[in-house]
Amino acid sequence: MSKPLPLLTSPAPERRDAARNREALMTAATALVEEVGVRGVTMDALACRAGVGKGTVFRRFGSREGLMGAVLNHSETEWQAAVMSGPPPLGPGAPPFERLLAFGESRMLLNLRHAELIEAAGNPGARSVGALSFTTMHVRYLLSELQVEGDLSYLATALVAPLEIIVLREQVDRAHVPMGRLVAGWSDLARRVVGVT
Amino acid sequence: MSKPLPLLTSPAPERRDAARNREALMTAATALVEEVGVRGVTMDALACRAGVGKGTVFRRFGSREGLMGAVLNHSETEWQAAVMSGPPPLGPGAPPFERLLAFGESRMLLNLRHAELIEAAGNPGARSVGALSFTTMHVRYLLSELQVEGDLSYLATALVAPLEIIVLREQVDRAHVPMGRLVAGWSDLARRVVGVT
DNA sequence: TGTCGAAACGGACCACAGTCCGCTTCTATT
DNA sequence: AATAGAAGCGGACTGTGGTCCGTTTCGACA
Repeated sequence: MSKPLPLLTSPAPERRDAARNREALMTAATALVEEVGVRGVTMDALACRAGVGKGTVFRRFGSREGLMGAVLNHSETEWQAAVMSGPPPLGPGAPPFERLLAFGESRMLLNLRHAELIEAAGNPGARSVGALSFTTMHVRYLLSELQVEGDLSYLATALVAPLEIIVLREQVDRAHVPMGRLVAGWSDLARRVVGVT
Repeated sequence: MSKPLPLLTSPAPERRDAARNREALMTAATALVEEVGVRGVTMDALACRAGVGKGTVFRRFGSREGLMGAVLNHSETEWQAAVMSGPPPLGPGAPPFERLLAFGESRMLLNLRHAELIEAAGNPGARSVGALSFTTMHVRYLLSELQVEGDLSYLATALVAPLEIIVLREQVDRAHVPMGRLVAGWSDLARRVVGVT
């Protein structure tokens, strides 16, 4: 044979120096966010801290939003794992409706904790193949387990929507609604959508 | 009498030159948005167009987000008027549930039309004393007319949440859900929350 | 109409996100 | 080991959001 033939390794295997830099950048980014807060992180500082040039930062992440999205994704992934294969009631093992309630509360807390990061990451595909997609898919699955009838995709989206940070901020920061009431309210919503218990 | 006595005109009556500049700025801003799109508007260009200095722009609007929020508010106000005192079924006169459905569809379309502006305005109190507040209040009122039981404030928020631009974008741009299905889905959601028909 | 304090103005200035392009480093091939 | 071409690098440079502060304008009072 003459050419390596692209085979299954479609998107090129990434050079070693590039990999090293990627890791250095992620480490530096995480550390910086912890040290000076999301707002305090400048792309210059990040590049300097990671010991690379500014161009490299933008090559890897495309933009400030992309960077924040990448950092966010890291934490997000852990949570997804907890949902998919962690202990009940969030993970598999509990009855579907209990899982749904656990999901709502857990997601609410997570989004509040990551508020700054989420906002800095913006809307774009930053949350790569999707925070929103994953959560919606999961709720959709639980709804089908619960034998709910109707446009499950839409209903799932409708259940996830009030957990979005922009909505939570309005309730918590502006209206000073206590957490307990949020959790209770969302549970009630879920009950109505599913159709009693 | 010796002092003018603040009377009811509490927050100082605004100087005439200031008022003139404010108006010039709003006009220029609206025109610029129309001409070059939200993204194309730079604060320098705006200042120049309105014939004022850059400092003045920031004095009035505080930030780019504030400016966009002000422009947005203008359109938003018209819509609020339509809801409060326009023709049925959006305005008063129709039965509450019909008003609710009309509200959902109308708000959905409005948010999609203003997508760019809303995003540029960001989350802060930019949408002054509140786009979100107004919509939520209105839905809360309709729910009470419908004799719905429970935490009406939360349920109202939950109904408004899927109409937020960030959620709509996900559905329309990424998942390519057709408008008809969105409207139908939201109607179904409303029915479930209200509790049958 | 002259004066005075306060509010508003405006443009020079600064910081930071994002671009560009010549240079370096890697990997595949012989 | 030498070579060639591609992939990656990095820092000087640009454009724009936002600040600062000396100057101007306003309007109240005498």
